[in-house]
Parts: sequence; C-alpha cells; structure tokens
Amino acid sequence: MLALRPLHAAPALLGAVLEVTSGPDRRSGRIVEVEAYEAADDPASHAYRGRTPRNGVMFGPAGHLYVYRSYGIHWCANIVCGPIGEAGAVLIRALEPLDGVEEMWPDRPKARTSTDLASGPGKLCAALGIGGEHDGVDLLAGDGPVRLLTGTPVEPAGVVDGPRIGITRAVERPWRFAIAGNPHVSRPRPPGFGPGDRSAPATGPHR
DNA sequence: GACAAGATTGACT
DNA sequence: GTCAATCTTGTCC
Repeated sequence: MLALRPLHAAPALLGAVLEVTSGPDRRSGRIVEVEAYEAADDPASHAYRGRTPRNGVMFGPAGHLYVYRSYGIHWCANIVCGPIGEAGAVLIRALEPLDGVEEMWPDRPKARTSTDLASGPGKLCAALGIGGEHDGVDLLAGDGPVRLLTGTPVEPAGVVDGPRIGITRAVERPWRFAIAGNPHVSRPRPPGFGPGDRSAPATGPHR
C-alpha cells in the first residue's frame, strides 16, 4: 500500500489503525482523514525544495514516520510513502480514538468530546503522545513504538476528497481525503466532509 | 547573524 | 468570525 505514490496511498490509508505504545501504555486510533503531499511537483510539500535536516525522513523508505513541529507549538505526523528518494508523504489529519482513550484525556485537556480528541493534525499527536522522538520510526517494524495496522479498509464510495487545509501553495489540488460522514474529521469541513453531509464534492471520490 | 513564514489550535468578541 | 500564541526551519545578506 505504502509503495504507492501519496495521491493513491492517501485514500488507501483511510480506515487503517495507528498504534502508539509507551511502556504499559497503548493508544490507537482509526485514520479518518489524510492529505497527500508529493515532493517534486508539489509546492506545498516540505520536500519541494529538496532535502534538509528536517525533512530527511521523507527521502527515506516508505512506511516511516515523519514528525515535524508546526507553528512552534504542535507536532504533526506524516507517513512516508512511494519510492525511496521521491519524498512523498501522507499527512494524518484526524483519527477516531479506539484504544487508550482514558490515557488521551490528560494530554488533551482542552477536548470536550471524544470527537475533539484527535480531530486535527496537532490534536492527534497530542492524544497519541507522538512527538519529535518518534521522527523516523519504522511503522512496519512490528516491535517499534509506533505501528500501522491494516484496520478496516474503506470502500471508494465511502471516501470524499477536497482541497487541502492551511497551506498557501497549490491549494486548489483536491488531495485531502476523508471518510464520508465521519464525525472525527478536522475543521474546517468542506462540503462532503463530516456528519450529516454525505454528498461528495463535484470532483468525486477518486482521481 | 537576522528575519520571515508556517501542513495549527484555542480563546475571545 | 477574528486573532494571538510560539518557535523551528529555511532563506537571505
């Protein structure tokens, strides 16, 4: 799955489960929203301008975790995918908490509901306890601190796409994917995202 | 060495 | 709906 380019791997990752273990702690969540970032042809990607100390993980093998600090405050997690050297990645934007929910609340004191625990890139990292120390870990190793599990695949008809969020370049590309109608997707919700609105945007679920 | 921008979040009006 | 917080990274001189 992760051998695919980000644009194809992103929707395939919906429904997969991200699991973080820290000592006796085990927290996991189902991926409900992602964004695809190519490198060579994507001005919005961190790797667009080439390899740097920060984004080096993106140029490595698929299946590794790329963690970076956003706005000096939050951590954001990406899954590296595609061929080595192409620096493609899929940003995880939102999770549906599964295991270890009780342990997540202390790390998310501002959250009021379970749908608020991991409904954003920075939120999900806080909820799962992901930080800079997890940058570069192998998600497929099996015994690492962060693992990617198959979970329940989502049918193409259940996937909606839309423009990416919070970026200033290449904003027109509909490379944001989410599970239709899922209440855990992050804000802002374009038409077709979130509960109560299952009408997919004009672009359709695939591209 | 200095400066500007940023894949966000939450508080406040 | 608007805006401030906060600091790392990358670029420019």
